[in-house]
Amino acid sequence: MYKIGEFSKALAVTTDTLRYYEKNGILSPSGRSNSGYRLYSEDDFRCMQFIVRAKSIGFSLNEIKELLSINLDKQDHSCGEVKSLTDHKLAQVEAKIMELTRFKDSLKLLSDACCGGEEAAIHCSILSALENVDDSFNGVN
Amino acid sequence: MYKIGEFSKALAVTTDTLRYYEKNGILSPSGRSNSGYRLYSEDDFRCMQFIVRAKSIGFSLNEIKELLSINLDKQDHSCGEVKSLTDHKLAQVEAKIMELTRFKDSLKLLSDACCGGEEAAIHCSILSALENVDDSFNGVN
DNA sequence: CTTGACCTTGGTGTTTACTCTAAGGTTTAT
DNA sequence: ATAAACCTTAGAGTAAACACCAAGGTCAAG
Repeated sequence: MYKIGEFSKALAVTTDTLRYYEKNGILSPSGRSNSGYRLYSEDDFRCMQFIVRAKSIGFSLNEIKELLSINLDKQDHSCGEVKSLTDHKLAQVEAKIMELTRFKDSLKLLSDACCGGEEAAIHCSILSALENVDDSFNGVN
Repeated sequence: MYKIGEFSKALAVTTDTLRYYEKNGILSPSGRSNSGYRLYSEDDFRCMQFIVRAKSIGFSLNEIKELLSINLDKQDHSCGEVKSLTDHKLAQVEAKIMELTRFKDSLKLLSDACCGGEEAAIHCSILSALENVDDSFNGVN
């Protein structure tokens, strides 16, 4: 059994994070010492690895909570459920990428058109694009 | 001069947003009526359009604040400054896109490998990928 | 037996951009 | 003159995922 400090180091997270996860029902230590210290088991370790991996591919803590509860009771959940969670996340990520790509394209247009010189910004093409609707800068909104 | 309600409709934002912008030094109405109502001018309108456009290409309110202060005093700022802000934002957006793309790729791998069937999730490839380090799922972290 | 490292709880703060509420004053139309 | 629609302020709440703090208890080493 690990105390919270060892456990946090082994998993490269802070003790604050572990206490936060406990408070939010994501991962509770298997036991407590006589003096009240949290004690984490090997199972807890594997669970925490699951969480870290799920986070590393973009799942939110709420989604991870769902994944964990499915994982705890695989019997009563279908593969389809898990895939659906994954696909939903995937769609969400793709939507965000599209939004950011639009940002990127507009920003690139603006940046490329700007001289970036040391002279005063009176005729700065970026500022005038933001000021005037009509301009080489379109496609957003 | 517009009252806040008209102004908000003309720009498709809420009155709350306008009050929030005022409190945060982003845009203050040019005047007040005798009874204390906010009065927005045509200049305010153009300024708000600037803000809306800057938002639509991904600038945060703090960045917009900087852009506005440059725009107000173009004499004392260089084109380079504006371009630098833009490029910084661009780099930020591109970094985020890369992160999300990694998420996307991992999620896609998981999803494609999963049957998604109605049977119990005991052998679900997604769950086992999250449980076990070694697996077809790599490259994240 | 004391120092230092570790642990406890409960609570507040951070970031971003609003959103909502309460309690009340103002304007406009009928 | 009164109802509807609008406006005011100050302040609290939301989401997400922690980070930080104070005041104090515990444990191992020297």
